[in-house]
Amino acid sequence: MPDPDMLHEERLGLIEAKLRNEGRVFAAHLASEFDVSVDTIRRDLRELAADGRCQRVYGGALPPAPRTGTHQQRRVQMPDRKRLLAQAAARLVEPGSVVFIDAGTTNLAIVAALPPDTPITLVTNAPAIAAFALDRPAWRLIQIGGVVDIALGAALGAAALRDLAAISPDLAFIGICGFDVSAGATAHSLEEAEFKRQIALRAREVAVALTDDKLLTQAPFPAFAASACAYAIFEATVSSATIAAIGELGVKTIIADAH
Amino acid sequence: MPDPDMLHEERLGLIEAKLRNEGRVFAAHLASEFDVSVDTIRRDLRELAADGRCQRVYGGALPPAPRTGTHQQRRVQMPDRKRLLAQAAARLVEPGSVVFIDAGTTNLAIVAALPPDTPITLVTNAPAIAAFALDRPAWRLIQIGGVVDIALGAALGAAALRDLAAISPDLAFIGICGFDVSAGATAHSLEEAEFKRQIALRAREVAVALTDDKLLTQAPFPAFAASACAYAIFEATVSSATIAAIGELGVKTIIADAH
DNA sequence: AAAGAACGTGCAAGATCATGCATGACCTGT
DNA sequence: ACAGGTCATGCATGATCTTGCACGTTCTTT
Repeated sequence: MPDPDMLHEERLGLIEAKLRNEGRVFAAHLASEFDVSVDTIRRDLRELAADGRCQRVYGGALPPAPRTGTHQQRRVQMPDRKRLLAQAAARLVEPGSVVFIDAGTTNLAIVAALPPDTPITLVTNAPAIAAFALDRPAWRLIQIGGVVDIALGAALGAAALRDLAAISPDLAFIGICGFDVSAGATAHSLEEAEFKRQIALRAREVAVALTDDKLLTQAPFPAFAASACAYAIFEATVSSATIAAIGELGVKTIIADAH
Repeated sequence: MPDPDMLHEERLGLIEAKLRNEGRVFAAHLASEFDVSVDTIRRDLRELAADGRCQRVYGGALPPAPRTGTHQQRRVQMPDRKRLLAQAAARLVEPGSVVFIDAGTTNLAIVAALPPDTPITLVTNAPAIAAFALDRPAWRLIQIGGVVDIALGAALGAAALRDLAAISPDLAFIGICGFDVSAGATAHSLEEAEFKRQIALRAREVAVALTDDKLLTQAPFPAFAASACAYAIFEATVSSATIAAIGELGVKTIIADAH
């Protein structure tokens, strides 16, 4: 459908939005969609790139290159398998629900995979997750305050627990350091374990996310019983023995590559 | 339908409403709709843009850009002048002190200019600022929780005020929407003003940061008396009249380019 | 290595813009 | 009532912007 009436800046904004939603744009496709010449689209993309609003490539454009800081770096160059896993995990989230998301690279991939325009209420104690949500005007964002463990990238401690007490999420993605067949999900520190235990108690459903296949971990602090979680998300390939063991713990769904 | 009798302000309001409803307006369409010349419409749009009620673009206007989107800070390169200004502001921070930093592009530049290896305790209600601090292992980070205003990029409201009550910073960098010679520093919303007022009360010293030279602003909610702040930081060039006026308010130090 | 697609640049036409000036309506103080 | 000032508006003018087309260059693919 041709659009003879469109403001220049408006088109720039639409291109940027399309770029955000689809992850890439083609110059030729944009030209036919907006009913302008390819030259105009090229100029638009050049202008956006000059403002840092996109990254110009041969044939079209990509989302803006990540800032040099370490914490937002993994957005563009995410392995396909990890992205697919995150998309599967993101499908657990229903529109309009209240979702808690913990710190961690797996959780960051999950929040990146959530549909940007469907309204949800995101609750998090991780600044990196919260900063990510700032690009999503359709979401509500509730931040858990407190002293932030820099290494962990998450607020913990008494203040965080107090903030948490006001929240009852529909679904909580909790990053864990490992599974222990007897103790359940485990963490590396007492404060971390206590926080995860509280959020698991308050959430209607719990999904745990691990980077590796660590069923028999040595992390010393049990956070909550493994049977409390409905979903387990493994970033790495897991053995069928692990899947069987987790299944016996009462976990409903396991999202992972099995081999 | 020709409208021979229409007040100027009335037309402005109608244009603004149409802009809200349709997301864009064309100068030519407005001219025929209100039966005035395109020049008049252009003047109207210019006036609206000057008040921040719309964003003027070639051919018409768009809704006002989200206020000081901190997260839209995708511009990789920071203007030299802005960087120098931020460095000057960062020198206000003493090693080991507790520093509150508000949301805003100016504040983001300031936190980026802080020496990465000198230990400080950073307190913030802005996820973008907090995410930045994650790259600084030498710092302590305390996050203020609460419901985050996405457009503003900062946690506000009751929960944020409660978290704030536990903190007494040595120095607070507070982003403000404008100065008013009688009311002091001002903000765009009541919640925003209340938060800034509280942090200004609790801090030993206050530094306010503005993007523009807006001494006589129309932002309706006074946050705190201008004399309460020891430092004023202007991202843009300010007139010597502004500097003189602020000096009379009792502000100790003014960091800006004067002309 | 060659073909084709994509790219950047220069150029011209048309639209849009800022500015200055003139006109008429309205307000204000004598 | 009258004179002077203020304001919104319309028109003219020259500058600026956007867009499509042409041409030569660069990149990708076969």
